Amino acid sequence: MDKDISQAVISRLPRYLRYLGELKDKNVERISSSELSVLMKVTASQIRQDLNNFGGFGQQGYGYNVDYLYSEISKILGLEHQYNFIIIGAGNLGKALGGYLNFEKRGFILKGMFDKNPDLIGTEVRDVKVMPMEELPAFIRSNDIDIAVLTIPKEGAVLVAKVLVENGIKAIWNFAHVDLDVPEYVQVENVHLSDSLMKLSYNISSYNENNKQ
Amino acid sequence: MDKDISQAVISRLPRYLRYLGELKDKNVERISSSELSVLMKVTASQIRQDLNNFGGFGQQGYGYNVDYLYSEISKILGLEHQYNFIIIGAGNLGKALGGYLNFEKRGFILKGMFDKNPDLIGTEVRDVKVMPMEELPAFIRSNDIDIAVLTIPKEGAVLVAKVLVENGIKAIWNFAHVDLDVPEYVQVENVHLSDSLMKLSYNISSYNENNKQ
DNA sequence: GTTTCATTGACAATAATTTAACACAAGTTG
DNA sequence: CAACTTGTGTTAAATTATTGTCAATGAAAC
Repeated sequence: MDKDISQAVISRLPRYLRYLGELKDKNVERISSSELSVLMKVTASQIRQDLNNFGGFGQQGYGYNVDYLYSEISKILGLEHQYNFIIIGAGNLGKALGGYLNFEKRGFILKGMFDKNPDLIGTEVRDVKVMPMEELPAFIRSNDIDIAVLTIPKEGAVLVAKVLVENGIKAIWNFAHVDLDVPEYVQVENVHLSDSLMKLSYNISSYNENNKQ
Repeated sequence: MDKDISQAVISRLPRYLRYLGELKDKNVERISSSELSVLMKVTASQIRQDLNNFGGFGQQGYGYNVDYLYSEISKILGLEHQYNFIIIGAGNLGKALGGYLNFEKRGFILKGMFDKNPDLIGTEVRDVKVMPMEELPAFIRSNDIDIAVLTIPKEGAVLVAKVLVENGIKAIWNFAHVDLDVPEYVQVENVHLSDSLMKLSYNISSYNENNKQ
């Protein structure tokens, strides 16, 4: 029954969490919105407003308790759950994501990897074997998989996404350079790397344009 | 002398380019904002407004010429330049980005890779050898490097960024999970993968919250 | 040519987001 | 324990982004 929180706010939460984590590591006990605003280079107002979307975590005259706020934001982001995930596409990108241990710390458990390339099948990332695509549907059904990570070229992505959805996947982290068309109940988070690179390219040119003499 | 274009607009340009590229491949000659709006699931108004930030590329009663619009957006994004880039961090992620051939098609030329791990030094990605970090400063200076891609853990990233900037790098594509503090003339584009994953996590939990019975 | 039709570019209206302002509860100090 | 300070939570204002509308204009039809 939460009222809708804008994606702009959601996008900022992980960054708050990151800074709070660093403060925790430094054994900082409390912090005010204005101190945090200096650290993070945002307005104190925005911090307060963002947090108040989810309830009051601070105390007048005291500020925010770092540990408490950290754990509340974790909860908001759903990081207290465990999620089982699989990776489709065992190329370098798939392997990089599969090998990234910090995901496990956050409760994202790699259960399987899949690829259509016979040379990759049987190879391992950590203790997880790469399986052939034929085994994908059965694997999803019998291993309680929550998230599928798509690290394959765009040509195959649309079809694979269809298979994923048919077999009950509810969330896709999509690195394929194509917009997936899935039912509304399936959550998709796109990471379009070349879009990001083009943005950088724009900012380089635009800076040069505005600063040439 | 361009007036400032908002990052929201810039972020949408690569997506326009992608759809226009697909239309080009299908030999579509012209398209109206309303046709494109259906394809892309945005409003026609937004398309026209976005494009008009940069000038009038269409024609009343005709629409937009696909080839022309494609090339104009390419120019806006600075994709008619060539950029030389290097990758710092030759792990799986670095190798994945280094091996991604589409970047080269867009004018991003991989000139070198660097890592501090002796086991990786000398290995190759395409025809580019991984070099030790000691050679980084001299290499940047003598090879006209525009962009550095940071695919190393956050611990080393801040220091490496400092070295990059000192040696003349003007743009950083940052995959390290930390905010870099660089002079304003250095363009930084962040790709924080775990932030993206947390956003997905939020959307899963939030969907479940709102739809449980 | 002239008329009709399609569709842009411009702008006004609306919506969303961010920043500022401030009342007041909670802490602190002498 | 009274006066003072801090800093949240909240409401209001400002800014920014998105959408809807329409006159102007060029393309197509005849």
